[in-house]
Amino acid sequence: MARRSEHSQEEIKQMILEAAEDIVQEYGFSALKVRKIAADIGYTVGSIYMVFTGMDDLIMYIKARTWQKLAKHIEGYESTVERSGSIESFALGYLDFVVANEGLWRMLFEHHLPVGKGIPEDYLQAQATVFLLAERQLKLFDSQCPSEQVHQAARVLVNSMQGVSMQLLMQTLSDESIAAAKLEMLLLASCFMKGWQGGICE
Amino acid sequence: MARRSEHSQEEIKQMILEAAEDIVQEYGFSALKVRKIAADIGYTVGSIYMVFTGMDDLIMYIKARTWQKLAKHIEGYESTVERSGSIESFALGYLDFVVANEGLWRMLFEHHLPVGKGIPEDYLQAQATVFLLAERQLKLFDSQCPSEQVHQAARVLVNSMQGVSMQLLMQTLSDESIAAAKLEMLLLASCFMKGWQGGICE
DNA sequence: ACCTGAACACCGTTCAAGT
DNA sequence: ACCTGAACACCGTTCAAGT
Repeated sequence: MARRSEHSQEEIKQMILEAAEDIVQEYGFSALKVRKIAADIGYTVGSIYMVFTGMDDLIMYIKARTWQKLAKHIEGYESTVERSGSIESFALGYLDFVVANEGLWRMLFEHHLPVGKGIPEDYLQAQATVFLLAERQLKLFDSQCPSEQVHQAARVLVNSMQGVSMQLLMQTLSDESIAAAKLEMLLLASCFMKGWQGGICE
Repeated sequence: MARRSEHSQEEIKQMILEAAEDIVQEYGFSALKVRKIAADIGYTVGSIYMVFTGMDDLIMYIKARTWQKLAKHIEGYESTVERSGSIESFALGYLDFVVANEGLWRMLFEHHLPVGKGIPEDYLQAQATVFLLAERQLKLFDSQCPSEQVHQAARVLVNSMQGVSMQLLMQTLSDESIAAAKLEMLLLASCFMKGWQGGICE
């Protein structure tokens, strides 16, 4: 057969990424199989190895995209809320993304590269975007705090939010569990900020 | 062949659990294969299905054991440290376990049951032990705070520690990254506690 | 009754062969 | 040059057959 140039390599790459993301979102990371992706885009397995070196390569692409989407979502969410620029709106924007993109967000932590394989620079940069967003907002609260300390606080805060979000997804999602998680995120944000302002940075 | 009763069913079960835990610790969850376990204990694959219904069943057993070990580790760690009973010692005890049991701890979050399958009661109870430990210590700080609020704060705090620990394991472990994580755990504990005492519970 | 191991339906990856 | 699809070495699970 070998249908020639019906799609460019770049088009095929995008088709694979979108098909894979759909599978992860609908059936979870464990359902992401190369044969399923191939069937969904109307190509055979071999064609996927034309544009990706393997499943890990493909997955790292998707994970980088997910961090980017998360950063955009938080930025967009904050503009729709009254207390814009607050850590509370950051926390709720984060949680909102997690609920709406459960499969993709989970995959950020369910998957990891075999030991020894270096993490791609693009991936690390996409992840850093989210941390920088939190850092920027922390700066608004304490503009004279050393930037190294703000950096550390932002890391801790975002990672804490990740822990609270993870626990939410450990049970089956429901309106009640989501509402409870919102309160937990707000409690985390308010306690941490109150304690942080209260003298860590002198 | 069919070697008869060389080990009791219960002995085989323990041998499987220990072999599986060794594999997870040494090579990670992704290296946990039923054929590898069977080879390690000197039986064939079929024998594993005599004592476990399948891999998910075996994994949930190990995960429950890991939560129990974590609770014991935190309790033991606190007795070796001067500021016993503090949230800081809880945080450092938690982190100490994560570093020493990277593979097993990771599996708590890397693995999850297929949707629809209910989580075993034994597992939930083992997990709850760790949360109760934190709850007990929070009570020492604010004995008149409503128990429902203490419960929520303990959930948030432990989940936050999980988030910070997870981020540590996303990079290759080193003395520097572990030292940085310790500071992050302490910053989380101190900020959260300061903020929590500062008026959430009135 | 206890345990084996071949068989089954999968999986990611490779690569000679077709157009 | 682009793409196929059979082949390979795996995987979890089952179950008829042996002792």
